[in-house]
Amino acid sequence: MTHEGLDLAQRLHQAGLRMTPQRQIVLDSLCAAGPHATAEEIFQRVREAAPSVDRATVYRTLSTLEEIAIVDVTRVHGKLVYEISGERPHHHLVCRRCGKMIELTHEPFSHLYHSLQEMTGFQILDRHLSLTGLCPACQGA
Amino acid sequence: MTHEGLDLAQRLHQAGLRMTPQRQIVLDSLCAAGPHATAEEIFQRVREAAPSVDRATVYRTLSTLEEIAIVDVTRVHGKLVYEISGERPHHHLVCRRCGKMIELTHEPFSHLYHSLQEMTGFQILDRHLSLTGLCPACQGA
DNA sequence: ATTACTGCAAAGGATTTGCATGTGA
DNA sequence: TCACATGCAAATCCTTTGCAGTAAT
Repeated sequence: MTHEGLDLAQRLHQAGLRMTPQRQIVLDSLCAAGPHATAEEIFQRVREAAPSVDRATVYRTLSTLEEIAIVDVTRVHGKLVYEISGERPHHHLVCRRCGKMIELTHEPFSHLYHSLQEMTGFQILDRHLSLTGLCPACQGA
Repeated sequence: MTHEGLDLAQRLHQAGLRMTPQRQIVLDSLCAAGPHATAEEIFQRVREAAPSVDRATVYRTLSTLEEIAIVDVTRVHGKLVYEISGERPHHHLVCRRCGKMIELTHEPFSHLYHSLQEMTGFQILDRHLSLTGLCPACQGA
């Protein structure tokens, strides 16, 4: 499960931080939860594994992990969702009506990123965008 | 100021809603506030015009206007910002470090929207996206 | 020993809701 | 008239913070 355990522990260490049991559990829960878990969902998983871990610890850990770029944060439906940032960037389409969500590779976005970079000089860093609209089934309604 | 007044009143009416003085004031404040006003900023403007209007009314009005597509909501810096949705779509680039924000036309996005529509069948409705990255000045740092 | 990390409890900000009253069509 | 809107106050949701105790290096 935590084949990246050592790796992540090292990255924490490089940042002057410590690998604690709580952080390990949060990381495990983050992996187990998949790519769009809210803080609350992660907290529930953490609680299953270790009921004594406090919600505040989960929030603090997520925030810490974000700062050192181990996790990505995005907003979907107005809520913050977290995921391990290791893999290649990907994005989502969410249906405004039924909530259906589909995953997208980065490919269709890379052209946009490049043109924006050329046009503006900005280096675009978003690795996990969430666009909204109507899914095919909901376009009739 | 409210050259669109009648128009908007009609759209409210078509949705079975009423044009009230409060809603008119919120709409005026929305216009006056420009394209990236938070609910709180709008409330402050409303309060200047009519101190008796409650914060809850502003929130309810913004939500109502969003539902009937008179206003657009977006998240910038984690905060919800509102704007009249009348004009053509536009987007923003925000610097993660210094907060600098530049405006973008929809053009570079339309290609992406089209490919996504072809690939997925989703009709993408976002008229006001906010991408983040590093502005030229902050890329060195 | 030092410094970071944790749990607990409490605070905080933003947004929503219940309810009685007011008001536009 | 009468369903919709409003003001007020309280509630709720999500997240952060202060502090004293605990643990890692």
